[in-house]
Amino acid sequence: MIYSERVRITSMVRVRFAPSPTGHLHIGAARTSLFNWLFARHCSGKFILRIEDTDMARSSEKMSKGILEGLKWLGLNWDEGPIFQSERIEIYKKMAEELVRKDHAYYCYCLPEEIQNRKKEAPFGGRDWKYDRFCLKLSEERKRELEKEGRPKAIRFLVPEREIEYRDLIHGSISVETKNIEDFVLLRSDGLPTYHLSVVVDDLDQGITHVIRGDDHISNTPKQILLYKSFESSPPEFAHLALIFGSDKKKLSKRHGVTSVIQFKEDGYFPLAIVNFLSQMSWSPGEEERIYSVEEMVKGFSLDKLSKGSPVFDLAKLEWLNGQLISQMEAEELAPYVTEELRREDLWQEKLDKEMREWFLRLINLLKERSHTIKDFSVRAKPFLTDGLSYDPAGIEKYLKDERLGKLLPKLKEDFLLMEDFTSPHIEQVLRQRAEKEGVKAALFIHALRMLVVGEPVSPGIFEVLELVGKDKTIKRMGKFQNI
RNA sequence: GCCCCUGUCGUCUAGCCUGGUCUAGGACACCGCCCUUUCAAGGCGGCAGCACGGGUUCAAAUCCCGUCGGGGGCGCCA
Repeated sequence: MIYSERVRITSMVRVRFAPSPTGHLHIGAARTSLFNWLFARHCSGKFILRIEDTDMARSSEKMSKGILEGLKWLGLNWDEGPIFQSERIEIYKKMAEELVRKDHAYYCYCLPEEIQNRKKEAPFGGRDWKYDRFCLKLSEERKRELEKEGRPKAIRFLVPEREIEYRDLIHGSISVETKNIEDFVLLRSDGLPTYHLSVVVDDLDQGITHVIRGDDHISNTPKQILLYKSFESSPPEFAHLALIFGSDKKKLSKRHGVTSVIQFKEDGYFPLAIVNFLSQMSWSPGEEERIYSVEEMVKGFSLDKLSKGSPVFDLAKLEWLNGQLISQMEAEELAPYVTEELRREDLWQEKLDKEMREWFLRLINLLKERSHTIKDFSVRAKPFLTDGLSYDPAGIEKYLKDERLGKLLPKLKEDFLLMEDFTSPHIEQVLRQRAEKEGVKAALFIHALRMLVVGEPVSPGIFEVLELVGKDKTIKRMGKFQNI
């Protein structure tokens, strides 16, 4: 809070989300993006999208599109970009060479195999080994020879010996001795930059003031700070987010089930529910547990209120949140989504949008309270939209095997047949009267009707169900009693 | 192996900075009861947590040290 106030006065906040396009928009990446976005919007700053596609072998245009699609769906609109690193290759190269000129970096002619061999001879299988600066010590003459040979060369950063301390906005002070850091490669021998170089050059070029990213980058940060210094610039602020874990406390991955944002869309979740869910991992937007509007989240967001520990992904919580959202939405708002879902399940009829629009909205209202995802609507709406019922066997056993039904159901059917106003309160009145007259519990009729009309032992309140299904269909379905 | 980060109910979190108001609050999940026509929703109640050990202090979930657990990094990947 204190910090963001200060920044607001001195300069505009600029943050970025910089995924590498090696997969779909992962739920963890979406959360990182969300926190960047919330921070930018809270500070009235800029949110920049950058695609880190310097690893050509693993990147593809298709994946980039998938990421953009996911961000758009979540509503995380960006102000600048997408900027593709693959289009800036020359710049990185130039910057690396400049560092060589300034003696902050040097050419390395070592072949990967050579390094492997030297590493292997070191203790612990080389796990502790750091680049031995072989090429730093090369004589000018030897260098000329190697150049003449046309040996490919990489550029390595010359790591100075010192202590690095920085103040992480989430973790507080973090300090490291650089003697634990090897002379890392900046520019690969194929002329492409490594992550450390491109990220620093870009963050500098794009005027990034706050780097908000996963805490798997904590160990990389000192290297990058060193780079900022050698570019004679001051580093941005850093905020390292705790990564989402699966239920086994390991970094969330495909093993844990659905992790693609778009998959959640297809499974019937709303962006607002997902955004609430993601932000409520590591952050509490308020006192109550509920769906917060985007405006509320933006208003209340603060980096220093984020917790340090890794949250575990809990699908049950997402379902609950999504269900909360659905039940507080108006039927009108829900209609387009339900329509899409019914189309997908081949249950849609054009008249639902025309002469039966009113009926359709009432159906949505009836179903929304017990739906956790949009998918639930197509399952539950089926008996209302089609006559092809399937009867739950356990339900048949439980509710349709009573001896008395054979004699009583036809009587109730007669009652219904005589009704002019087939609406919920009247249906209830008629049914209860019949039950009383016959000396049976109304529940006997109610349960049997539910089985006959819906096919399932569960449904919304039966009288409202019957009203929506309508008199004709109700009577027709009652007639099937003998055949079940 | 080295370095770094992290640790409040099963899960998400409030509290920690600024010790006492914390016999640690809320929510999800689970269990029970109420409501009731089933389910859901709602209401009420229950289960369950400060990783451990030292220290500082009249007083520690809160401050300090250590231990243990979990995670990440140590690439010509990002």
